[in-house]
Amino acid sequence: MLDRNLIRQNPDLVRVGSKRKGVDAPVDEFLSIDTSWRTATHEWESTQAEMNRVSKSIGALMGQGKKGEAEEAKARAAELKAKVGTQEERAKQLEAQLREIELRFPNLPHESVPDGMRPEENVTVREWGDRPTFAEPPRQHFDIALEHRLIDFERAAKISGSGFAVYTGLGAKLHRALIQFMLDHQVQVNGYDEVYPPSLVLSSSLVGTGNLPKFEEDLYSTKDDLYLIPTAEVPVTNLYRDEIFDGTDLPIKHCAFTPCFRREAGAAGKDTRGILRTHQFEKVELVKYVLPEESYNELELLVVDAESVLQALGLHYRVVLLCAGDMGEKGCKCYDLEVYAPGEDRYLEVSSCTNFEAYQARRANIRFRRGPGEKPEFVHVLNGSGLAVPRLLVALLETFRLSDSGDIVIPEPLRPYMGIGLLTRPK
RNA sequence: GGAGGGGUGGCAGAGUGGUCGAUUGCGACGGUCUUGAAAACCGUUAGGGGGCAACUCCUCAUGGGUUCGAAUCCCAUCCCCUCCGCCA
Repeated sequence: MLDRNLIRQNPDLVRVGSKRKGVDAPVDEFLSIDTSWRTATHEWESTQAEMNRVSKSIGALMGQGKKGEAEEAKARAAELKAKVGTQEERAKQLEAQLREIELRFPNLPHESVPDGMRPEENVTVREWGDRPTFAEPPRQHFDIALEHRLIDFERAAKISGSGFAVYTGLGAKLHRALIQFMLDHQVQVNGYDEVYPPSLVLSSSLVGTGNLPKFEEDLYSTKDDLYLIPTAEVPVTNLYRDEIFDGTDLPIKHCAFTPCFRREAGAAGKDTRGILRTHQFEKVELVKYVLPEESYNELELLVVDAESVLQALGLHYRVVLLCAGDMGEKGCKCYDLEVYAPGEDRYLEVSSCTNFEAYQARRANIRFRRGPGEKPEFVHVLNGSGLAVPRLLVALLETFRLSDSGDIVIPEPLRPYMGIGLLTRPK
């Protein structure tokens, strides 16, 4: 959702920004309905004001015992009531139209975001580390996982169907170690406050983050009005729905570990082997609520916080600034972190760090006050993964498997959690 | 699951059909007094929509209804608390 005043006062800005995202925003339609709605609302409220006045006078007249006059006023009020009814209906209908139109507006890309529609037009802003080299062609993660008995794909399919993994033995432990390490790292090194939210949320929470009504087919639902979360962004962003922060408390930074559930309805046949794309995966998420004037600076810091995990693990990666047409509808500016997976010989997205500005805050009604007596303003909300576990695991297995022995070296920061420094290949 | 009780402003807590968007207390903010502070005293203090503005409309959990008029009456839904049962 955009600020209505922005569309009214600066329609061209909205047209141009939307076009950069490849969306033909209904600006003219909005402006026309908006004008009608405001006129209708004004008429409706005027009649209502008169009715309220008459109603109030009845009470006074009754009090003074002027029964006759009170009866006259009652008749007058009844007339006005009928008028209010039709005017209200028209105003409400126009407002509903306006809301429907409003939801078709994408968030506008920031000026620093490059033009483009396709992934190839994204811009790599920096790389870290070197591509690892191997004596023999590096193996792919599902082979390594089988070799070390870290993941049982067959039994996963038996119990849950395709697109799931059962982590076994040291695989399960490594999975858990990554989560523990990332949480501790974000809390202790980067100063995030940990929360553990529910994995089932009401539909109203999904509307707050913009997943509903548009992306219903991506979500798992239940018989109740509860949905499985596609990302911790949903419960964590909604923590403060309808609340007003004290401006001096900002920024507020949360990290959260949750499982994430996605139907991947549009991705059938893509990345079907292994754990590159599964219906359930685990992730540590970072969410920040910040002052509007700080949000772009905070975005850079968010990226650095997410990157620091990859650096600590010693994994080669790149930071990609997404072009306007590839970042999705909700964001203003988005950096992807892509870790290099040698066996796949490609870069895997393990984090999307996005500044939504006030887009989500407006939908979820999350505000702050600069000082006593000041009007509440919408906060800017940012989030990014820090990081997604399965793809990180892929990069880790493929990067640290020694060609000669087949053993896997555990990166130093994970050793306290694993209790060992090397996964030796079972015979 | 059964039986009761309840959801009002930052918090506490009045208000059972008519100047109630709401008495009061606490907190917060501003001021007087003071060298400074405390105390005392005075004042301010919900959110949102529309309008350049005057102003106006909506909101007392949510959605309907009754009425000229609803925080107040009726219906439904949600949430919270207490007791009993059940399960950990």
